[in-house]
Amino acid sequence: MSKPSLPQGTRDFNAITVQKRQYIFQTIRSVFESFGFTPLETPAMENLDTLMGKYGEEGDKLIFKILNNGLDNLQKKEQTLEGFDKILAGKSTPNITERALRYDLTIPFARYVAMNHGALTFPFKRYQIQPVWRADRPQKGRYREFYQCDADIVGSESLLNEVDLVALYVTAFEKLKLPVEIKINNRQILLALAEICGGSEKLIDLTIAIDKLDKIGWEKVQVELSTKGFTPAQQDTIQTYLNIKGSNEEKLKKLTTLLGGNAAGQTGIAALNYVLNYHNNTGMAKHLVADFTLARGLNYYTGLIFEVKAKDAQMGSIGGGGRYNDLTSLFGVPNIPGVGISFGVDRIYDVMEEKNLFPASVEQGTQILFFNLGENEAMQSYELMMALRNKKIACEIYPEKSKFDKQFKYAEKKNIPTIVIIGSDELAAKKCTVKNLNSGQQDTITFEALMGYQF
RNA sequence: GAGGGCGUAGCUCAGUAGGUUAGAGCGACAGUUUGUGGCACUGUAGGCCGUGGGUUCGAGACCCAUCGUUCUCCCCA
Repeated sequence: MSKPSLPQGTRDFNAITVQKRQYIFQTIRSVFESFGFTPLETPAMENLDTLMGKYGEEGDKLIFKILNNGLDNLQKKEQTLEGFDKILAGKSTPNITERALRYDLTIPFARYVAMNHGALTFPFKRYQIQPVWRADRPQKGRYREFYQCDADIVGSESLLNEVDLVALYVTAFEKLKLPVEIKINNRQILLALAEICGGSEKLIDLTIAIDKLDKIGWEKVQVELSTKGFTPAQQDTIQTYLNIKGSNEEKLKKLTTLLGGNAAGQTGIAALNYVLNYHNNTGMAKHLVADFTLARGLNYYTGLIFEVKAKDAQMGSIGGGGRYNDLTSLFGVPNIPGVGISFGVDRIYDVMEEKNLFPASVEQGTQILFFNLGENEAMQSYELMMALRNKKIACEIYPEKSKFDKQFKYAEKKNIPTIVIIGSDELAAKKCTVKNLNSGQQDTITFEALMGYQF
């Protein structure tokens, strides 16, 4: 047996880490619920064809596929070999794999809505907090198993939903005390740009190229545009588009001059204006940044799109989302528009850890340790301990009768602030000694007094 | 999918131009009058130097392969 190890890109979480993660989950969950979302859970695995083709070509490659059981059945040997030939040719086949691990929460949600649309009350608002898996190469801030926290609204086209989701982001990150910038753009604006630069079929090439502006700079983007067949004149237009700077208002003004003549451009700009103006009134606009280079990879977005970045942190986006106008039609149920956002808990954790943003209170464990100084003494301690537990005070008793030294050190290691000592003297006097390990102060008090003691 | 860095004790790392029995700090455990911890002191345990080949009289050091890990690109949360 070799040394035990973990699959690439996965992690164990120790006590403190879990407590900190729970703090993030609980914060986000409480915000979801206060905004009127109700929970949903879906299976870890989906049918492969539910997922394939929904995340683009790159996405398909990153889906973890589950090998079918029974491939060793010799009676099906021909079928299996045929299947492997297809796999070698880069295609998947139900002969080899027909299930896959969840890649995100949005598509399983769309599948759920498509299956249950008759029973749901629209607009339907659900939140979902579950792990997803991607066969990505792990690196900083990138894992193969990670959690997403999604909130989606389907069955409503109103921009008030987008407004509300922005408010949800702002509320959640304010509660976490994590300063963020919410980038906002509209696919319609990108579409408009594509239309005036060669046609809507160029949309994907265009967005992929301009999405890289931050990383590789304009000159390399220009090279990429050339290879994709954009004319010099079109490239100039794109450069003008990318050079739009200033406050959100100024940017939108400049953008209107450039794209206002295009129908998609008009609706795109109007939607952006609507959300920004709305949040001028709520005071949340200061967190919003109109960013026309924001594209987002997922093909199914059609309207406003969001991406959240932590301020002053070397980390990719910690959240994202947008409007998709017809996701359930992929599953045969048309005309259910939706909009949703996602929180990336693992990255939020990494940033908060780096910036030391977890409150000390999340690490609180046992509050009181009862010393074990003998069978009868322990029995008395146990009775008192159970009474305190009923008062919601976290207590434990040292399971073995051992030296003071050892029990003290146990309390220190576990960061337990208070100890209660019942030895033969105390037992005889029906009293106990309470000691605060931080101050070193100790009192000998009656059992009744212990029940009302301020720890 | 492409390319770099790194694998030595539980953890963080030393290990000099290849040379005898592999080192430190922290941690763990035990002890320094078994009813008062944190400090200090003493001691103990713990490593086929990631794995497999090769070069050499001799490899933890060099070469090749492999696995793991980490980072960048791609893409994404």
